[in-house]
Amino acid sequence: MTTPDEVRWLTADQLRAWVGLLSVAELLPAALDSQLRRDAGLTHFDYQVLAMLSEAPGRSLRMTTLAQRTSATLPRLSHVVERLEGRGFVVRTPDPDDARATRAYLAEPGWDTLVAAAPGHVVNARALVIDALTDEQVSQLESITGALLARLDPEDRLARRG
Amino acid sequence: MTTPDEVRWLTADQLRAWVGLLSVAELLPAALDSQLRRDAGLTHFDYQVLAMLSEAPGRSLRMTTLAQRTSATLPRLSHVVERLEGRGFVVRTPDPDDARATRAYLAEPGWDTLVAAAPGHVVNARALVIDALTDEQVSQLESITGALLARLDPEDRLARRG
DNA sequence: CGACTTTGCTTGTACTGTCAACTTTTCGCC
DNA sequence: GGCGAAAAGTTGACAGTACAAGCAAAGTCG
Repeated sequence: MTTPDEVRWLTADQLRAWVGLLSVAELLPAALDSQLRRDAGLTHFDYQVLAMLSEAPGRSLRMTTLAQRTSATLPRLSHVVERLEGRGFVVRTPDPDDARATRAYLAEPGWDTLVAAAPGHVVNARALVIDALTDEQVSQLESITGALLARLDPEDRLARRG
Repeated sequence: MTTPDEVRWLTADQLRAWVGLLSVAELLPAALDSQLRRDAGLTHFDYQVLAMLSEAPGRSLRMTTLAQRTSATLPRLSHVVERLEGRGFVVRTPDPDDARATRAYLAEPGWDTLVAAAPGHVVNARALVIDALTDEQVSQLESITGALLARLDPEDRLARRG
């Protein structure tokens, strides 16, 4: 496990892109959290959990699947779902097919909250990201994030929808 | 403060780019934290603080300036610098020119820690991001993040380097 | 030149996320 | 079919962050 004598530092161009990406990765989640907490009483992660459940057949998913679709660790998801269940937004039941597994169901209050929050969230997503880019840049961004996720998530567990 | 009757939902292309960006924003900080904590005992945010100080004249910056350069809120920075000071990496002193302001200085142990951590961090940055992209994509990424930061950080407080 | 506002930072509390350990169920296999 | 290993979640302790409040110094202005 030796390290090379000479480090390949970043060029000026690479450094600008790197710093830009770090800043976006820092500021975007904060901006999304801020809007959703203010207008809907939800974390952005809460929103993603509810959204993924709402799109799933039977409005229900196994915890592991849900964790993959939200890019989250299982302990984190477990805690969040516990809180959402306490608010009546979600219900957890053991999976009949596999007694180890837990299925999370989107309850009616959770659905209503999501439906109420969605328009504002989309407006925010457009204002901060989509409408700030040209169609070409949106396409480039899709390619770039695809390449990055291949490194960040080698098993490619998430991203595969349906 | 009325909302439009019809929401402009995202197209399929836009949605893929959006989801990709969200995933990257979720996974990249976690991956950077993980490597730096394991190999250097530093948070990625700790690293950024030390790095910004190391590049500043006199290895010193005012807290507000440091907060801007690290995309952080002031309370967050204050807590982090408190811990770094406890470890002997940083020293805080009142600014002689403005008694309200605090200047943070990078101390020798902090410098040494940073120098030891930098090569591994750059290797990681290349492995996860830079080397995953073509030169053209790096250039595109710089433009895209520039456009996004204009929305996320309208006052353009950060990003302007020394 | 004294009240008022603004700026710069710190502090305390509450919440969120992480990590390691643990329980329970299922799978692989001789 | 019984034993070891892996998988699925949960839990509890701890670290890190956000938010709101507070305090002190500096600027402003009648």
